[in-house]
Amino acid sequence: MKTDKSEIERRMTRFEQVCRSADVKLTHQRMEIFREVAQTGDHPDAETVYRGVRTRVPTVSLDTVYRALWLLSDLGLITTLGSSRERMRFDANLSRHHHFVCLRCGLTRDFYSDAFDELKLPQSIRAIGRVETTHVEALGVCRKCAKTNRAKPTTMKRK
Amino acid sequence: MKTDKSEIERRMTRFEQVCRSADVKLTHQRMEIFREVAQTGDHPDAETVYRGVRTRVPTVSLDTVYRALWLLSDLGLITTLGSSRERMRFDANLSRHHHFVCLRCGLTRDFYSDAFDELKLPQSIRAIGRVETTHVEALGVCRKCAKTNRAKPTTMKRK
DNA sequence: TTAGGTGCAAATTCTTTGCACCCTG
DNA sequence: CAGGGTGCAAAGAATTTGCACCTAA
Repeated sequence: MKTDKSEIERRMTRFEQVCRSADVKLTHQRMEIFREVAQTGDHPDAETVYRGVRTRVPTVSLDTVYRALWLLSDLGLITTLGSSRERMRFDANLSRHHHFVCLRCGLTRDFYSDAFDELKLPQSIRAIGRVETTHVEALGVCRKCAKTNRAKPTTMKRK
Repeated sequence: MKTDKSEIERRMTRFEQVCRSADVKLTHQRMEIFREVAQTGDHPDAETVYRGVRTRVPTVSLDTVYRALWLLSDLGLITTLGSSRERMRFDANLSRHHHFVCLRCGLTRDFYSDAFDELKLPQSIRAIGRVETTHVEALGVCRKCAKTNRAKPTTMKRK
């Protein structure tokens, strides 16, 4: 699930722009942490980002990864997803998209749908609040899990 | 956000049926824990359920609440929601519904939409896996937060 | 230069587990 | 009365924080 080169470039450029305009320092660590998320489509958790970054910046620490990820999220450069019985995951895909989530293994993959994007919200929702964005979650069983185990989906074991 | 009486009754009845057919013991604790989730529309976390149950069963322990909630989830009697920067929350509303989530305070409210329920998934998703259910998440700012603070939504502080 | 960023280690918070006793079926 | 369920206390996992040093601007 690699993101293609030109898209990574685009994301890195935007990263630099946003950091500068927000007066946030462009450190080596932050750059590599963002790159790690930007370069994968796998919605990694903090630990996974940490492991990836460490191959390039061996001295980076896990708490720096956490601090950077939340900062990036505050800056709107990445989004978070934390459904299901799992740790928090991070996503650098900012284009309008939706998620397929495997109930057995937690695999999360992006998908796109014009029909979903154009959905009109019911009027009744205005009584609750003002909606900024909507996102569809499709829950099911991924190809791989469907092959390996035909049992009813049960709760995923933690860790 | 109280659920109406008849609906609670219905949920409690189903709870008893499912437990019996799954050979799961109907203990006082489990019953009150389920009732606590069934009776609110607030998608409480484990701690909140614990506090609520304790007023009726003062000796109940937090770990029993956790064990019961995951059990109920395994039995399909409740669902879990854990998006955003928060702890796991539980939901006894099993009818097809969607969620409005406030980006500032985390308030989560159910809403219904026939249009959403009838959505056709794109063919491309079949390459990823078999979808069992879809659920729309509408992210925005709730009435209360819109009133108290007009600043741009930022990441919620934990706790 | 200097305020913000980092690494380290320790602290928190949320959740799970081992074990002895208890209660439902 | 048997085996699952519970409470307690302690462990574990994920995430955050205090502090002294470091570095981008």
